[in-house]
Amino acid sequence: MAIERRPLREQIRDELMDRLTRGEFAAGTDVNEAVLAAELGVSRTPLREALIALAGEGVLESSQGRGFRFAPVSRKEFRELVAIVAALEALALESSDPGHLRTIAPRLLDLAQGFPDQVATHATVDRRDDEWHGLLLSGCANERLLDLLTRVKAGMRRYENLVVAEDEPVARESEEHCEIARRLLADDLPGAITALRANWIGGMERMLAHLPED
Amino acid sequence: MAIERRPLREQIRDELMDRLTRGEFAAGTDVNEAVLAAELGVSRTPLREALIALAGEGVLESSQGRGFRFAPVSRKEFRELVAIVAALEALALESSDPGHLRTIAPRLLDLAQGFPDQVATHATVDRRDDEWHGLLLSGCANERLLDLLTRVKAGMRRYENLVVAEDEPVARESEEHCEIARRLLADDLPGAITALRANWIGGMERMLAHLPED
DNA sequence: GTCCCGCATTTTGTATTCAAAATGCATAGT
DNA sequence: ACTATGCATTTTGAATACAAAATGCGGGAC
Repeated sequence: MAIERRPLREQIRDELMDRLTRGEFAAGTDVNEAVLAAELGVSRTPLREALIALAGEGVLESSQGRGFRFAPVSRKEFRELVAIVAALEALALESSDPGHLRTIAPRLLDLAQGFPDQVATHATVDRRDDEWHGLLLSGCANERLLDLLTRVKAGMRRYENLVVAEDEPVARESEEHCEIARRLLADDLPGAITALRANWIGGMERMLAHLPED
Repeated sequence: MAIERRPLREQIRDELMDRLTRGEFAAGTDVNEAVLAAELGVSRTPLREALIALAGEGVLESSQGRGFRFAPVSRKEFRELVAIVAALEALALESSDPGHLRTIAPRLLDLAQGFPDQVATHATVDRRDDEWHGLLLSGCANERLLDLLTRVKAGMRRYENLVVAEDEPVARESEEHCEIARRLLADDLPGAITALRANWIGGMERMLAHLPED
C-alpha cells in the first residue's frame, strides 16, 4: 500500500475541487477560512495555500482585507473559457502524432457510442466526457499544454452543475464525438480539428440555452 | 498619492519576477525560504504564498519535503510555451474588434519601425516587444484570455535573458511586426493572424539558434 | 424616524513557533 | 579503500499567536 505523502495544500485543493464539483459551494460566496479549516481538520496555513493556488486557476477571487470568495459565474466568462479551451485542444490535436491518433480512433468511436441510452447523472456524463477528451489528447507531447488545459478546465468546473443533463444535448455530444473519431479514422486531421472546435462551441451553446441570464 | 495597499504575497511575487527577469536566479537552483525571506524583509508565510502562486505559473517547481526550485529550462519546454502563446494570441486577435484593430494599426506600424537603429539592451528590447504585443491585443474583450496570456508569458520570462540581443534578429522582429501592422491596415485579419503566428515561430527559432543544447 | 459616528467583534494578513523530514558528515565495519 | 549506518544540522511543512483591517451593531444627534 502506497502511503500518502503529498503536501496538505494539494490534498486540500483536490478536496475543495471535489466539493465544488458536487455543488457544495455557491458562486460568489465568501470563504470563511477558520470555519473551512476546522471543517477539513487542518490549520489555516495549508488551507490558505490551497486557496491561493485555486485563485490562480480562476476558481476563486481575492481582495485585500476581504479574503477569498468563489468566483461569480457569467455567460460572458463561460464563453471566454470555452473559446480558450477549444483553441488549446485544437492546438493539442494539431501537434499530436498522427500515427497515435489513428491507433486510438477506434476506441474513441467506441467510447462515443457506448452506453448512450443509459440514464446518467450529470456527474457521470461529465466524467465520461473528460475521459473521452483525455484519451483524445493522450498523444499530445506538449506537456505544458496539457497542464494548462487541466488548469483552465478546473476553472470551468463551476459551470458544470449549473444545468441539468438532458437527453437531447447528451445525444448531440455523443454524435459530435463520433464525428471527430470518424475523421481521425479517415486520417482527416484538419477535419477532426474543425469538428472538435464545433463540438466545444456546440456544447457551449447547449449549455447557454439552459443558463439563466446574468 | 495612492498609498500601496496590496497583499505582501503579491508584492513579493512581482519582486521575484523582477529579479528573475534581471537574471538573478539561475534555473534549476533551490529556493532557501529563510534566506530569501530575510533578504526581502518579510516572514516566510507571505513568501511561501508568493512561491505557490509562481509555481502555478510554471516559474517554480516544488516537491514534497524539498521545497521550491526555479524550474529548469529546456528547448523542448520553450517550444511548447511558444506554441501555446502563438495559439492564444492568434485567438485573441481573431476575437478582437476589427474596427479597433484598424484604429491601432498605424500606431503599431510606428512602434514597429521606431528606433530600430538604437543600440538597445536586452531588457529594453523585451519591454518594447511586450508593449507592442500589448497594444496589438488591446482590443480583445476576452479578459480570461488576456489573463491567461500574461500568466503563460510570465512562465516564459526565464528564457528571455538566456541569449544576448543581436542586431539581425531584432531587425527581423521589427520587420515581422511591420508586416502584421500592414495586414491590419489592409483589413486582412486572417493574414495578420498568419503573420503573427510566423512571428512567434520565427522568434522562437532565432532564440533556439542561440540557446545551448540541453 | 433616520443618519452618522464610535466601539466591540469578527476575519483576514503576517509573524512566530513547533514538528517532521531531508541533508551531510563522521565513524565503524567489511 | 569503500560502503553503510547513525547522529547532528538544516530546511521544509504545518500550527499557533499576534496585529491590523473590515464588519456589524448600538446609541446619540438632528
